[in-house]
Amino acid sequence: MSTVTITDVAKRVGVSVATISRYLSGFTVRNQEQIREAIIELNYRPSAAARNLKSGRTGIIAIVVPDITNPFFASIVEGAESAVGEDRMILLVNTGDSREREEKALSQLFGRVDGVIMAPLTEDEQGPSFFSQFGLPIVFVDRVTKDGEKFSSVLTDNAKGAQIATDYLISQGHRKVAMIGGPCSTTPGKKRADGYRAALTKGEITSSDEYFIESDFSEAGGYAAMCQLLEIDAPPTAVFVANNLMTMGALHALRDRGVSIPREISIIGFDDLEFAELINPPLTVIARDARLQGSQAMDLMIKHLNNGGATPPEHSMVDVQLVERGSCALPRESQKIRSNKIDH
Amino acid sequence: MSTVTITDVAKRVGVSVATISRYLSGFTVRNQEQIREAIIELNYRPSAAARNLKSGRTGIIAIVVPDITNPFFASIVEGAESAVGEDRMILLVNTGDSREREEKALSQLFGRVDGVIMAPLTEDEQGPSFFSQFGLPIVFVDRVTKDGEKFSSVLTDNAKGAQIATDYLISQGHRKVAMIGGPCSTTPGKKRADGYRAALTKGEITSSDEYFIESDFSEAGGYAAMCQLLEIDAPPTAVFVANNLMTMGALHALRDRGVSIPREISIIGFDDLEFAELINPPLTVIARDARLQGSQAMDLMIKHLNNGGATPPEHSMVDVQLVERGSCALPRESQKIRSNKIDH
DNA sequence: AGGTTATCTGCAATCGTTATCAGTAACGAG
DNA sequence: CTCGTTACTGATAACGATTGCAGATAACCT
Repeated sequence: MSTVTITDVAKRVGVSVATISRYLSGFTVRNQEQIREAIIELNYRPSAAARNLKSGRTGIIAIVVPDITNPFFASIVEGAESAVGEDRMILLVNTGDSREREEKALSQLFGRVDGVIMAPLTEDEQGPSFFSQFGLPIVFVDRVTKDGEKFSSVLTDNAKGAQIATDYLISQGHRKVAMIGGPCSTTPGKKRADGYRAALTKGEITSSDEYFIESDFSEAGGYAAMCQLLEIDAPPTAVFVANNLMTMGALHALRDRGVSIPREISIIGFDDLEFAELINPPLTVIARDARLQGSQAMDLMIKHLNNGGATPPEHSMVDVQLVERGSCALPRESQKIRSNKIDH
Repeated sequence: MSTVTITDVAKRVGVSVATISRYLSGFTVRNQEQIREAIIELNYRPSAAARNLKSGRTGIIAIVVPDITNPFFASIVEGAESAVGEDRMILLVNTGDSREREEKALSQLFGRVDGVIMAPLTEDEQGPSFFSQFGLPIVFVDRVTKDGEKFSSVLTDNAKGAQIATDYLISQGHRKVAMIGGPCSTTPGKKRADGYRAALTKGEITSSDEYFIESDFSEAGGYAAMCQLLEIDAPPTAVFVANNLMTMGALHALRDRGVSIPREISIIGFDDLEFAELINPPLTVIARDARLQGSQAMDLMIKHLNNGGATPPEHSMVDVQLVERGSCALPRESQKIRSNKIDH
């Protein structure tokens, strides 16, 4: 009923509270056995709040993501969870893509957690140095902010991934290669657009502005973007979609319009999906290890914390890789030309 | 640098700490304006730890799930997050289906959080009344433990859902209806098996034991179970798969073996999947609102907390519904018979 | 035996906040 | 002029643990 404190245990055993405290901290004290028993009998649990107050640390690490239902972020969280260790726990904040919630949550976090692992919403945060003056260790994952170099980060090689994807489409003979991108205010949004453009330049393709659509990383956004692409006079023969949710939206759009993949249009996504093999045709994607990103971020944080916050920022980069399945093929024109040749 | 406390603010303004405290609690005090300014200038943030120590509450609610990468639990968490309100936060614990981690986490939670929303691993927990003596408000979601009636819960009508699914298959003419179930030590695992059996009985089908496989709610488990079903001498013509992950595994297995859905076998899953419409054929499922379950659980918890923990346990049930898509059809035999008739 | 460690002990201060309590000033009513 | 009411204020004691300090005990050596 009433909360049992360290004093109760001390009284029970007949020693001072200091002794109990020391026992709990692992020192060797005299009546170890009786103390252990008393703790169990009384069902004593040290008060986390009191400990925090004295020690200044909470044993909790926050992880802030825009959307936990996005499998990519769920995997990041899981990876972080797996690396958190025995004596720490994770506080999850889901900002729901709302800047307001992100800001509020961050201010609430202060004093409650020892550090923050976060995927910020956008690169240009409120103040010039909002995070710098935040006063808590931060590790950025997947995305950084403007002054992100000051903090550790675990990113993916977004530009490389986008370039590989676009190269791949071009190498199959596509010239009308479109991209459905994320917000260019975010790290992945910007870098993936860069990679796409670099590949086009390398392939000596003068890209039409119509072929690049800046969307919002959401399924609805992907749907709308794909619809928009299909209405262009000379619609693209291949599309690189810059994240998993938008890919799902794009696939829905194509399905609704009865457009056949890859016969009429080739699709390559960024981020693997668990069901990528199950859809028809199986989806070709740029994949990376989100779980690894999460665990690396946590490792960095723990290292920093254990060093008393005296480590310089470290930047880690997770590799990407092309997973060829069945959603990309020769462009329709080439197919026609070929069949024409055969006909003759 | 150094932490700024309420005392610093008090000194700055020239009032006592009590006044600052009152200001922070929303009382009207004399030098409101100067206090506000001082707080901003000094960048003062009240210490959560000290507050916890005094008030005994943390403003944090834990949510404990077996696997955050399971979209169902991700949605539950998101739902809970959405209902948590301004002045509270969520602490996420991912037990990774490990009883050990669940137990350890729970004990660590004490004193750190005001309440726990949880989906327990199994119904038969360690002690006879482990949760009863836990000392923290609990709301069970999706699953309960043995002494679950003592706590609030938000469940789905698992038996009904399973029965609808099985009825549906039977109504299409299937007699050899198998089920890939979850562990019967869990609430959903048991109830869904009950519903399946009830439907068979109602349909006057004597079920073969071979047709019911108790698996583990994992994708690998679903894969293995489906393989096992396919190797039976008289393989089922229809399978009800009791959760989303196992459904994915089962679909993978069928794909790998080249079994065609629904021509050779009909499949119905429990829990909708975001990509259910994208696969070929689109997957027929029993759907329910996981997000709603999460938010209801949070509502129950907050209600309980705001009433000073004096509310009796409430039990809420979220409805299920059949979503017909394309993965179920007449059994193969019927198809053959029909075509035979036509031939004659 | 006397001295020197080594080891353990209890006391009490401390962490930052809130709740209690007694107190003061202003004001109007009688 | 006194009294009661209203509306605030400051000092101080908690909340439950940790830790520096000084004292106590035992062990060990010469």
